[in-house]
Amino acid sequence: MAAAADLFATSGFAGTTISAIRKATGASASSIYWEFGRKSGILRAVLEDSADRWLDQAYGSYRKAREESASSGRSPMELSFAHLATELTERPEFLRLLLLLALEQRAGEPETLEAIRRVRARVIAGFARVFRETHFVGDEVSDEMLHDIAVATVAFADGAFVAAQIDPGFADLRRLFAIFHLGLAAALRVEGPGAGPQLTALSEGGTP
Amino acid sequence: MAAAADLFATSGFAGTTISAIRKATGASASSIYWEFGRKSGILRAVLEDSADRWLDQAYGSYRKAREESASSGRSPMELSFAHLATELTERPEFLRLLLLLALEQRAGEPETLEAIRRVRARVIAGFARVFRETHFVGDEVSDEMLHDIAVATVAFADGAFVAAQIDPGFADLRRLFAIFHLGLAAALRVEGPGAGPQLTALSEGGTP
DNA sequence: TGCATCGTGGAACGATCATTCCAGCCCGCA
DNA sequence: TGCGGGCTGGAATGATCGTTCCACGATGCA
Repeated sequence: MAAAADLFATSGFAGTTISAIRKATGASASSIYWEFGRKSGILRAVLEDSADRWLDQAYGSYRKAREESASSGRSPMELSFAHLATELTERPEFLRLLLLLALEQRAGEPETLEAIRRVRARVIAGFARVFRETHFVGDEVSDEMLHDIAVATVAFADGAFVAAQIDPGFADLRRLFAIFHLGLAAALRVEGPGAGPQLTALSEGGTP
Repeated sequence: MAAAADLFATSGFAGTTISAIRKATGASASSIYWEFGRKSGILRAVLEDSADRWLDQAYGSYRKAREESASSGRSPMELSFAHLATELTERPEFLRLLLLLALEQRAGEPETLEAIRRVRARVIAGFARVFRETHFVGDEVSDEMLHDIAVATVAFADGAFVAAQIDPGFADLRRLFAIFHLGLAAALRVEGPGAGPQLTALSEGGTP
């Protein structure tokens, strides 16, 4: 199943053939169809399985970052970003799968996109919670603004990940995340309550 | 050819069939093969053509932003980001094509990835130049740091674009870009010369 | 040992894939 | 009017696609 995930993550849904999965796993076609019904069934199973695994892993490395933070003196968010960067560099399969499927319309079934949305929503909510827990954003920041910051963080993470996939030598994930962390911290420091009006004005009238 | 670009951008290379291109364009298979030689030749032609067109368009809308800025009083970068967001929302085909092909290994030929790298490098260099021209970043910012900021900007743009593709109702590009602009401006204001040491230390020892 | 049940290997299905072939069209030059 | 090269429509190529079928080994229960 990890092999199938790899194939989908590098070739997309249309580009992954049953015979390729056969070769990678050693299973025969009838076994695959007995288990998953049809090709999109394989994708669905792979997606659910690896999403659960990845979210668990990500949350685990966040808790580790909190512990390290207590002993090392570095901020929890800085360590969390570093861990996330390392994780995405060493095991890029899952996010690669997610983004590739997101861009590839007609990948499997309509519900594929829905599954991707669910994973993203959980990650965004997770970031928002972590930002508060670590007091990376203060209490004066509204929930709505916190949500926006989390969405922007996920967007940056996705984009930086793609950059690293396109040219690993050119874009280093750890460095990009560190820059983002510095910038975000600086922005939060300089804005604070004062930025509230700006952002809320944006949210009310800014999107024609 | 625009039709072929659309197909590649929504279905990927493997998912786009010659017969789909035939149906979309009305051309017959032999005409296509007379013109492009093989399937990857179509992709190459589409990529070159739409990249040129897109870069021209993007540069044009930047110049328009500069003009508007003089009369409206809003900053050129704010307007440029807004224009870029509008452009990407209304004509997402090109960036979609680029990102999808970037993630889809074995898309065409090895040189496909190289072409994508070239386009990205031009966009990053363009951002860096524009940041200076508009005095969005001051002269005290080193070239290296400017480059990093441009890379981060492109990464954010890509990620925000993907978010909008996944769920247009959930992530609005204009809003995300406006938030990024606010944050980046705030970060530059609070950092300035003082941030130099932080970032340069990062670039020397921060990437194990 | 007999039997039902679960899962597999391998061959086979029609559909569709990328690609080729060729007879003929259009059209500028004589 | 004749003619040669650029281009097209349509049929045909073998390969490969996703999927099905069926006979057969393993395995648990009586």
